[in-house]
Amino acid sequence: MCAALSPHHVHTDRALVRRQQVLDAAADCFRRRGFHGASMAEIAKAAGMSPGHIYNLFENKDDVIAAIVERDRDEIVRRIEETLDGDDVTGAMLGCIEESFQEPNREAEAALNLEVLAEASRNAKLAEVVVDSETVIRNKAMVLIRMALGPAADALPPDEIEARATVVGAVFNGLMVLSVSQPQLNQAAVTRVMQRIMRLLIEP
Amino acid sequence: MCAALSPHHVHTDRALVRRQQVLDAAADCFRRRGFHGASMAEIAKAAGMSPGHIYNLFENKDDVIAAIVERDRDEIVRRIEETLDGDDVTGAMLGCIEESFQEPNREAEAALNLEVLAEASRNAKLAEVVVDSETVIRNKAMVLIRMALGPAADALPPDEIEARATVVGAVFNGLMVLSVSQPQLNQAAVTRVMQRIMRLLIEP
Amino acid sequence: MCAALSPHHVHTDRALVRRQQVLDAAADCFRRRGFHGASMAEIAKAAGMSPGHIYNLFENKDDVIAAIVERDRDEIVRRIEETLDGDDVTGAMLGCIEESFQEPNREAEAALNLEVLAEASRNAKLAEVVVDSETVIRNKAMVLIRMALGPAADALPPDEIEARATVVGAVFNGLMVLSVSQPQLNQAAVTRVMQRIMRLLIEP
Amino acid sequence: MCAALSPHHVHTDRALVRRQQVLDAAADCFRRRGFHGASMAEIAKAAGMSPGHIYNLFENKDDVIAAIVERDRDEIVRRIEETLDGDDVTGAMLGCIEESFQEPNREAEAALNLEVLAEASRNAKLAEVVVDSETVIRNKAMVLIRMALGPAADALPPDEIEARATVVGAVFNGLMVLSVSQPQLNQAAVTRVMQRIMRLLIEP
DNA sequence: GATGAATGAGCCTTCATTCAT
DNA sequence: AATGAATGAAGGCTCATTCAT
Repeated sequence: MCAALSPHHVHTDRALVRRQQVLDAAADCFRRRGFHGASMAEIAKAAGMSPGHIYNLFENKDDVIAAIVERDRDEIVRRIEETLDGDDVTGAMLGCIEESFQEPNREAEAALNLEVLAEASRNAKLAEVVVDSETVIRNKAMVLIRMALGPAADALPPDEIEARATVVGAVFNGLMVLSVSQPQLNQAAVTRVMQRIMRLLIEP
Repeated sequence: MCAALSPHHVHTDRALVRRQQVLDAAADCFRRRGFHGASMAEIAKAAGMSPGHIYNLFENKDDVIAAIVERDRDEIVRRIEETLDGDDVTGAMLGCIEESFQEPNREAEAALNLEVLAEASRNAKLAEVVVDSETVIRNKAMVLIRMALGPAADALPPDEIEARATVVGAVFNGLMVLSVSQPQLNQAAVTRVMQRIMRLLIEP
Repeated sequence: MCAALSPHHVHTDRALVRRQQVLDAAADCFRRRGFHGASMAEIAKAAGMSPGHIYNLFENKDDVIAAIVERDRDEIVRRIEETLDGDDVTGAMLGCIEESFQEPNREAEAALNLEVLAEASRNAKLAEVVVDSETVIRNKAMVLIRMALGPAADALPPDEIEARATVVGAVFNGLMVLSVSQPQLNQAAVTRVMQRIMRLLIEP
Repeated sequence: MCAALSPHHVHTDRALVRRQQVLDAAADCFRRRGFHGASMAEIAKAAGMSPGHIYNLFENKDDVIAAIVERDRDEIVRRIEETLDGDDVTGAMLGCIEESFQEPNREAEAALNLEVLAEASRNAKLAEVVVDSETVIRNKAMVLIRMALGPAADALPPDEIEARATVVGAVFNGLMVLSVSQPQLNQAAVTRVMQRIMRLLIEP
């Protein structure tokens, strides 16, 4: 749940607060200018500290983005748990699709996700973080799907729920890619089709 | 105003061959090291020519990746047209999902696609090429879907086919992302679920 | 909009000293190899710092030469003010002509001036600095000429003093060009003729 | 008078014509973009031949600009000789000052001259051409001045005429520099002062 | 804990020049 | 005589990272 701090970094409260400052600043810079486009100096300035000090809190630039991925994962898990606490899981998941289009920073978010994925496909350490994150999310999503299916879940083959969770994730990633590959799409029609798919995945 | 000195898009056979060499080399380098990670010197070496000469064939690095996108688009269009010539469109599309997992360079291909998308989300010129490519492909996919639906296609709302084509594309992109985010998945189960979705999109 | 990351024009003492080191080194390199001929790496080496660090002190190469122009201007203004404090303005100005030939680095100085003027004629930003510098100098020279003329100055047409200051500047520039175009000239005779001209400009 | 062709270059009529094409094109490119700004490829295109072929006609880029300097010198000599044939030498020389401001490409011409001078202060071969050119021009100017002075010329010290010719040249160079250092000057007033100077130099 | 001066490798790109044809 | 494909050495500049203070 909580991002593992590199062993050589201090764990004082102060340090944790400073780390959050960096993550906030870096996430903002990365969204606006990309992972490669944002410089450590820029991030440091946005975080209100010196470039050198970032290296007291993080191993390097990759470590910063890895921590962002972990923090994003925590946020997603939190949202899933909120949904689990609600009484209309199916409705919430269908709603996610519409919301995905409305999100204010949709394109910037997609850009950052794509960069992370691209980077992960070449960087073993980041790949591990991404894969772990996705695993955690998928496990949570499986709970969600089981809840949406109700008793019907038990009748399914054992690996069916996991596959469905995987595909739900894939669909959301596909949705994300659309913000780059098709910025001007017919939102209503696509939402309708997407929701039909989603129903197939989470309704009995 | 000033004498345009653009030897680009040369059309001699020799130049076309040289361009292909660069595209092959660059695609490979981008896959292995990313767009920012691959240097022009590296690409030149892989292409068997000097760095300077690449600039006789392409405007700049962006132009190289744009040309890769266009070449890939042509290849996809070609494959779609082959499918259209076949007699089992539905079967072919369902088969695509299984094939997608088998593809020998699946991860490398995904890496390149992600690089392109990530770069396009920061680079207006590349974005245009990507959007145009996706539009061309989507239009072809609409023909495919209409053919798969047969007469039932006419009963659908006018924007339904386009939305389905969009979603088909999104699903394939989601599939691609999985090769990074979930390299060890239950292929059989996921294929089964994916194909169910695909049927929903292309069957009446 | 985006966080301005300009450490330029730093005002710590340390930075000011470092800037002077760069200006000294760059002026020397430009004199010896020309503006285009001198590389930043060369200048950095001569200044005893890394190429990268120059960019912490100056925006870019153009900014370096612009700062040289400003420093030279300040030096000229200082010398004019010294002359104004003296009691024989006319004699001082006539003396300048002889001194101009004696100056130890006359050719190198001319080379640098010509580089600056040549570059300024293609580079709007540097041109502005040059024009501003010349304006400041001309204004000082006008004071000088008025003082040399004494009460006779008031009888002249209003734009006469300015025109004379302009021509004085032009004559000195002509003198500078001679160090390239006619390195072996009859110094005594030319000085005599030049001083006759100068008298025409600053005597009643 | 006629530019010396490098020994290893052919002297056929064809070659001479081709050389002129290059010089015309190069002079134009250099004026518009500067010596360093204009590429050989650009010049070749403007001259209607391949870059490679320029190297059959000239040794290198420096050789091209040297030939331009020689051609310009011939043009100036020609104009001086025209003046000598006229009946109002003094008037013609005073008129030159006004014309100098009117010249259509005044700034571009000045830019090129300054680049040549700057380059010459570092490049021995070009320096030689420049010095020789100036010598030829000065000798012609001495004839001009003698003619303007009439019988009074004989009463002057032997080196006086040469010094005056030198200073006339310097004044014109100073005038040229003004187009960079003071593009917005009071033309009428400056012309008036300049002509007064010129009279001092060419009138008895 | 914190700074920010300093490094230096490396990047994209340009261009004078060559040479096989 | 002429081409233009090809070279390869720089060049200006950026930036992740380090370290003395």
